[in-house]
Amino acid sequence: MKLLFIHADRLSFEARKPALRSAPPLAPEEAKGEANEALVVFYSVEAGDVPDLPLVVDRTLAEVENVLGQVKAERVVLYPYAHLSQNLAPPNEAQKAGELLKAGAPARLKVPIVSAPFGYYKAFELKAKGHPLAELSRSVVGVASAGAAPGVSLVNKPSKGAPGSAPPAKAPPMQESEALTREKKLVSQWFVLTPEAKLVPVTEYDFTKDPEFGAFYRYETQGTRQAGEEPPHVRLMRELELVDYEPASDAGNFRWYPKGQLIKRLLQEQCSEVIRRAGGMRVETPIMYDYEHPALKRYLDRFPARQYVLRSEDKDYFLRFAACFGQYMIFHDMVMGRKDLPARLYELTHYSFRREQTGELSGLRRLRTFTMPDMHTLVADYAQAKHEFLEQFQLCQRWMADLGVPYNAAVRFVRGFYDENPDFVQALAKANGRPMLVEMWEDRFFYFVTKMEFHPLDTQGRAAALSTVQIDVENGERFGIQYTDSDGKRKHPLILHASIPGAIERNLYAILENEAKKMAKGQKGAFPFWLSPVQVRVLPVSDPFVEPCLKLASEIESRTGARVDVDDRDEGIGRKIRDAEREWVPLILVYGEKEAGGAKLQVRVRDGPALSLSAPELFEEVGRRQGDKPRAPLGLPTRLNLRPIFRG
RNA sequence: GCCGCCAUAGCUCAGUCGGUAGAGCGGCUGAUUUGUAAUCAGCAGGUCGGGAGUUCGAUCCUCCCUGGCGGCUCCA
Repeated sequence: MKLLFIHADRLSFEARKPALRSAPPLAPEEAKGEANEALVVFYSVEAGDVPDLPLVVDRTLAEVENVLGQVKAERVVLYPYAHLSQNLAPPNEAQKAGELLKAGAPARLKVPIVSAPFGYYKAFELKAKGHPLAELSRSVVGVASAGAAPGVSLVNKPSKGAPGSAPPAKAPPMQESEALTREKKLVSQWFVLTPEAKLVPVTEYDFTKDPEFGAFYRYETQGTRQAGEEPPHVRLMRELELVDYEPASDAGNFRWYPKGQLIKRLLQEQCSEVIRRAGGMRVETPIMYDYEHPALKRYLDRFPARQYVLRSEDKDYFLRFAACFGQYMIFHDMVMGRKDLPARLYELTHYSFRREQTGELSGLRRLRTFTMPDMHTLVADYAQAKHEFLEQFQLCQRWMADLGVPYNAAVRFVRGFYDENPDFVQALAKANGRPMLVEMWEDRFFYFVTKMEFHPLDTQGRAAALSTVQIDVENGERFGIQYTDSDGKRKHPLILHASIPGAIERNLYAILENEAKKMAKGQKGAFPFWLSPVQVRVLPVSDPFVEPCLKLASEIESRTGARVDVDDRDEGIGRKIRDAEREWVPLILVYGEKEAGGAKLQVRVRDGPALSLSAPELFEEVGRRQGDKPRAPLGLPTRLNLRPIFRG
């Protein structure tokens, strides 16, 4: 059986005249038909199907069911279409198959079924949707003709450009990998893993105890139902002069103003420091790679991402979507023994590139160009992999705490790995300390056997992965990475993939969305102190105090390393306070005659009551808030009066 | 990538039933020297996102493009 699926906005057909002498006569209502929001299934019954007709029909319905589950069409049209095969079954057999399909479809598919008549020349009009699943073809065979691998096989990738739709896109080569299509067929089961390592099917879990967790589960499995608005972080990122769109670039490529760039840099430095302390060896690898490199070609087929393509002379390169490949190439050439493992390579990839579909891009949540701290850890065996995984899991937990953003944890398992490693599952459940969403795959479709993610929920109940750690069982061998074990034999290591923070830009998205949630509840938005672009602002009450304020600012700066500025504009104090609050400055000092005369400093504290502090007490307070986090200068004029505005 | 909506001053937006435009904020100048969320006045800012079409005439109507948002799809 050959199948062609079209997810259609609209289909109408009309039988014109019989194509076969055996064609059954048609009632007028059978001759014409139309359907909106339909999954149109064109089918050709083939000679090889005849011995196993019921089985082939059953498998066909399974395929239709599978595709229907993914595209969520409202009805199915069964459309006999002989032109899909060179090797057709005899018409009477094909007709029989059609009857069987029609008979079995309603119960199996649970949506209205429309059937086009068999054995007639038909005129039809079709408007196909353009999403990647809208057009698929499949081939289904029975036992007799299947040989060693019976069942369903995927024949080709979704095609671009359909009858009646726009002309084919200028698709760069390999835009859609085999892994992408593969992923679309993936079926999984969902559970909750309790801190006591009990695995509860989601259908039996009481999500009412934890609404955030329930919202996360619903989002992961069903997507959001809420009427969406522009995500609030977009307004905030612009109002706070952090990040903005850049219309002169491609979609999903942003400009970063000084304050935003500072936050980004601090996140990067903190991440790199965390990883350095954890033993990561920092490297740098190229951002573009040769499509034709043999190792790479195979790898691309396993990685579900769309790439930017760069044409140079007569060669095509793609821009990296992660640091994996570059680090594998380094690992490949390294000389390692058992004692050298775990071996960790780390790169802060600014940038990684993924040509996400335009409709998927949304503010800082999903970009086409992003900064991804990427660490790969070679380990000798599963014992080491599990130990290292748990260590990195804890690094992720600490990262999220530093960010101050709540999250939900998800972990994905291949069934075999889950069953064979109860110790690991238990340790992970305990380390997480809260219920954790589990996706269980019966078979391994990807390169990893397990993978964890931390997902903050945004204002609209959408989840986005930040931290992630994975155990890769495939690429050590694929890339010929080897170490010499203590028995003198050369072996392929397992590889852990980790991004402790996830994409840096997405961290800012998570912070801003979380603050927007707070603001909606009437609380003040704020950055963690270490990420505040301006940490302390000094407000002179009037002109004569500008000089002493500048002096105080530079003293705070030299004593604490904090970023301090002075609002020396010709404005009233009320206005200066208002502006400082609107910029989320955590500590605001008003400085006038009293302070100049030696009185204690009046400190307006964003997240608490005002303080009255001496200068040394202030230094201590600032130092306490800063902790051991990275410091960096603001990189803007200290005096607000001399500071340009990047966005009105 | 598909469907829908949107694009007017640096920003947020109003407006023109088709006759080339306004406000607030911000900026500049001047006055003001201020004690915990907006000091006052004056001035300067616009090919009404880009291209094509219809029209005597298009910011307004139509089509295409670009960018944004929402939904779908997607999301190691």
